Parts: sequence; C-alpha cells; structure tokens
Amino acid sequence: MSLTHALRGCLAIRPSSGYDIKKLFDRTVGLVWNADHSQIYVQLHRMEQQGLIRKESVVQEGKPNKNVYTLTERGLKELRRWLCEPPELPDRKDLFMLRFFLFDQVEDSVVREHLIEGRRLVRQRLDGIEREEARATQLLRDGHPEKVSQFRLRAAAMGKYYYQAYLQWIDETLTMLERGELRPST
Amino acid sequence: MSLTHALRGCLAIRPSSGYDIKKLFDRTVGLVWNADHSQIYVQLHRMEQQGLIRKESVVQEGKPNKNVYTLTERGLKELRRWLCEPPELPDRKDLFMLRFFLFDQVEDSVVREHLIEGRRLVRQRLDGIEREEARATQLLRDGHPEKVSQFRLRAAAMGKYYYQAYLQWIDETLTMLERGELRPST
DNA sequence: GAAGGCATGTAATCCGTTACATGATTAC
DNA sequence: GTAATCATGTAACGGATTACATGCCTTC
Repeated sequence: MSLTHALRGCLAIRPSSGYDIKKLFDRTVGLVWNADHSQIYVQLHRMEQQGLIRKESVVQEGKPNKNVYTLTERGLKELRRWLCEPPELPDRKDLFMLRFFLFDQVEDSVVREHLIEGRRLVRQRLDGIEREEARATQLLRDGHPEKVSQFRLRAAAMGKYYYQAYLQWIDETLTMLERGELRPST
Repeated sequence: MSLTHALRGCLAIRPSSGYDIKKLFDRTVGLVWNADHSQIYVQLHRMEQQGLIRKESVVQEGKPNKNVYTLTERGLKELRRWLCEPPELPDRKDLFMLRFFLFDQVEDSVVREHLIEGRRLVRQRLDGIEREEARATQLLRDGHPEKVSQFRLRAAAMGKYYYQAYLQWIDETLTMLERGELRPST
C-alpha cells in the first residue's frame, strides 16, 4: 500500500507520532499524497505488528501522552526497496477538470463562477507551497541545512509548476469564455 | 460518487454501451478521471435501477450484442445539478513524486534512472493527448464541428500544460542532479 | 492455431472517507 | 463558557483494483 510507504518515509526523516505525521502531511507530504488521521493510526498499528516500526510511549506534561514511532532496520530496508522500483505516472482524478470537461451542459455564468472560484483555490495552494519554501529558506539562512532536503524542496517546486500551469490555464480559459470562443458559432 | 457523474457525462455526449464508455475513458475522459470496466458495468446497472439511465439491447452481426444506455430526463437533471456545485481542487496522489520526495534515502543512480524513465512515460502521455487534438482538428477541417466540444478540447489542453510542466521539471532536476546540487555540500 | 478485439459480467479484497468517541488544556 | 489544539482511536460504508470467467469473430 502506498500510504505505508509514505509513512515509512516520514519516519525515516525523524521519529514521530501519528499526530506529528498528520501535521507533516498537511504541510508538505500531502502535496503529493494525502491521508486522514484515522487511516494513519490504523496503518501505524499494522506496521508495528509487522515489525517495520517500533513504538515508544512518551509522557508529556500539560498534554496527552503520545506514541512516538521509529523505523526499524526492516522498515528502512522495505522503504529503500520500494524507492528503487520502477516509476509509474499517476492516474489523475481531478473533479475540477471532470466538471469542466462536461460543461457543454451548463450556462456560461456557471462556467465563469467555477473558474473564478477555482482560481481562488489554486492561489491558496500556491500560497501554502510558498510558505513552506520560505520556511526552508529561513532554515538555510539560520544555518540548519541538515534540516532541509533538496529533494523535498524540489518536489515542492513541482507543486508550484503544477498550480502555476493551472492558473495560466484558468486565465486563458476565462478570456476565451468572454470572447465566446468556447461555444459553437452557428 | 464521482464515477457516476463521469458516466452520466459520457451518456450526455451520446448513448453508449459500457464498452464504448471504457474506450472513451481510455482516450479522453481518463485524462481527468479514470475507471476500470468492472466498475463501469456495476455503476451502469445501479443507475439503471435508479431510473437515471435506460438500457436498450442492440443486436449486432458478427459481434456480441451490446447494451446501449441513454440518459433519462432525471439523469440529465442530476448531471446538471452536480455540474453547478462549487468546485473542489483534487488531492494529488502522485507516486512518482512521493518517491522523489523521499529520495534522500537512495543513490544518485537510482534517482537518475527514475527521472529518465519518468520522462519517457510523460512523453507517452503527451503523445496521446496530441493524437486526440489532431483527431479533433481533423473533424473540424472535415466540417463536423458539432462533434468537437471546445470544453473537452480545453480540458485536454490542461493535460498538455500539466505534462509539459512535468517534462520541464524533470529536465531541470536532472541537470541539478548532475551538478550535485541535490545533496548537502558538507 | 494464436492473438487480439468485441462485449459483459461477478467476487474478493483492500483502501479511503466519514462519522463517532473521548478528554485534557489553553486562549479569548 | 466556548473554541481550538493536542492526542488517539473504532466502526461503517462505499469505492477501486484485481482476478476470475466466458465466448464469438477476425486477422496473421
């Protein structure tokens, strides 16, 4: 399962609790692979039973205790094995575009609102990525280069390219819509 | 469920069998929403029972019979209702990038092969999109503009932007890799 | 005679999403 | 007092993937 690979990857960066991992997903990994906390906890349990990760309970003051998981040797091996497998491209599952694909069926005004709201959502994602980039730059400036992975930064760059392409497409499409170029001229 | 929306969308273009729809998915719709034939048949049955589509058995010579489905009034209404709902951006699930995200863990040679094979796969997808674009252009030239949806063409254009961004990212990343810019200099 | 296209289905399994559930602490 | 953050889980349902299953016709 892919989620377990992502989880092992997170634990290879540093030992973490399920809660920590969920936050990491929301901020960074989720850009390429998202998951809910429920699924994360289930898979952490499973991997522990399989001996791929190890649990340690950490008592905290003023906060609930947490279970910090660490990759075992076997877990690391499994991660590396998977990383060396041949690449596959993603099947896209894009509701935004699926709707657009079928927009012959609705009026221009609906299309227009869809695009404008889409632009807002895309900008939000771009903002999130840029915040993360700024964090990384700050860490580099502060002399903590070991905390910054160029690979992870580079993956974030792809997110940026993707959403920038999306923005450009939306703007072009809005122009075409206004010019009536999306409807048959007959 | 999203697949049922995609199916209704296909039937709005023209009445089709499950087999026809699968082919349409492979050629065009799959760019934004893919599905296996098993799931398609299951959902067609379900929608028929719900009165959203209607089945007609068509006897063919030299080929097996096929079940051609047509959207009912209710089905079309449901499609239009869904199309007017507010947009959501996709959660990306990208194994290619998930691996890359975790590539601190492997050697440069593995990264390099991954990128080169990825470039090949991306080119393949771009070729597929360009073939579809050429088909559409041909239909326009042959005087069948009613068969070409500008919306669907435009959605294909987004696929092109996406994979072109991917290509650019891969080439830049390969250059960085060769220059040793992805590993800490210490 | 083997491969591939046409055509439709069922079953098992797994995975993901959503909802439900709890409970302490801190900040407004 | 009420919302948010920290922290971990279970259960139900639904959807997706994969494998299994069949059978005719055409082309090489």
